[in-house]
Amino acid sequence: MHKFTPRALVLLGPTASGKTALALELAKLISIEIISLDSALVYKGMDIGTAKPSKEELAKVPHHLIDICEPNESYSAASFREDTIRLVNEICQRGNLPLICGGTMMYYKALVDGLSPLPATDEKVREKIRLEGETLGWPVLHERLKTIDPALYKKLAPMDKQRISRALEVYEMTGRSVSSFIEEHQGDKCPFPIKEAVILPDADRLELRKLIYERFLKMLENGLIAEVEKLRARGDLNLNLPSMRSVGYRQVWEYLDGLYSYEEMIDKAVIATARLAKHQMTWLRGGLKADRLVLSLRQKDAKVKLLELAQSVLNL
RNA sequence: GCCCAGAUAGCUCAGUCGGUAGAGCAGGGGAUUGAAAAUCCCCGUGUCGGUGGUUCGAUUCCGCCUCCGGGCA
Repeated sequence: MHKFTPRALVLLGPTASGKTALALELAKLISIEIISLDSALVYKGMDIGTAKPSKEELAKVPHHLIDICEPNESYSAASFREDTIRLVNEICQRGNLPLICGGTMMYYKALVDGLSPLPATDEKVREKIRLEGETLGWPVLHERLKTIDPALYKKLAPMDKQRISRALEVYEMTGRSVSSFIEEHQGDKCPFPIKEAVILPDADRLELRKLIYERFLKMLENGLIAEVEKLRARGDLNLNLPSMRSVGYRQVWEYLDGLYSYEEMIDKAVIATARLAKHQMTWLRGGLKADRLVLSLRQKDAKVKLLELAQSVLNL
């Protein structure tokens, strides 16, 4: 087994598209290690609702960036980029091929296009701004950006609390605008070569929805409610945390709060998941790379094509 | 059987003092720089239940019919 210079194969696809299965198929053919591209799989204790690969699956192929955070922490696109660059180096050193696999496209963009040298978030500052936004109304905070960061002010909608909050947070911590950081440095491109495959679901929207519905019922059968009850019992989690805002967890949490019935909870969770898939498709259609391989699971040769692409990465 | 309240967008409903109608949700499209499974932006013609009447004009007022609630028998 010899070392490679850093390089990676990428497999992108929306939720419920069958990425995991295809990745495991590839693992049978060549020596790969999977780097999970998924903002929800990073959390410990969130297994059922995130459709995390099973213990057996995780044992078959080395997986990375799964179960690396407590649900009361938050991971980020910046951490993903940093962790992935480090892991790709390590994996290639071992003579294995890194397979970056998942559907969190913001993380992927951060890896490919880089990030400006903005400061990491500060939970206390963020919380302070959140309370202010909630009481004064977000348009009021949006107005503040007019003088702080006129360029961003124009780009952001008055109700876009997340981005308004981030902009004010950066200003409060550094005295500088987000735009000034971006002007200073746009971000470094990915430091190693990549080949990209994308799985688009075979099913039409209605079929996909049915698939999602059935998968969610299975999650409930497998003890999703108990999983969320356990998370609630920790006492340090709430709906403002990224982990608990995840599709499925949020709805079960609200159901357990008595906000709506069991049936409504199922309905809302399925809708949220279908929307997630749609949202991911919007990213994928946006076209991050022109020379990517588009796969469909219905194609008998999807596995072969992916293998060919993997070989071409090895030959780089 | 009688009385009352309904029937308007895929769903829940608002509204039109008579001039053919609009919110939320769902759905579709898009944005996306340390929360991204997040956050936000754009997109609303539908025999206004059927039928007859009054009227220049009815989804709106009146009558009858159908259906769905609730109450009384």
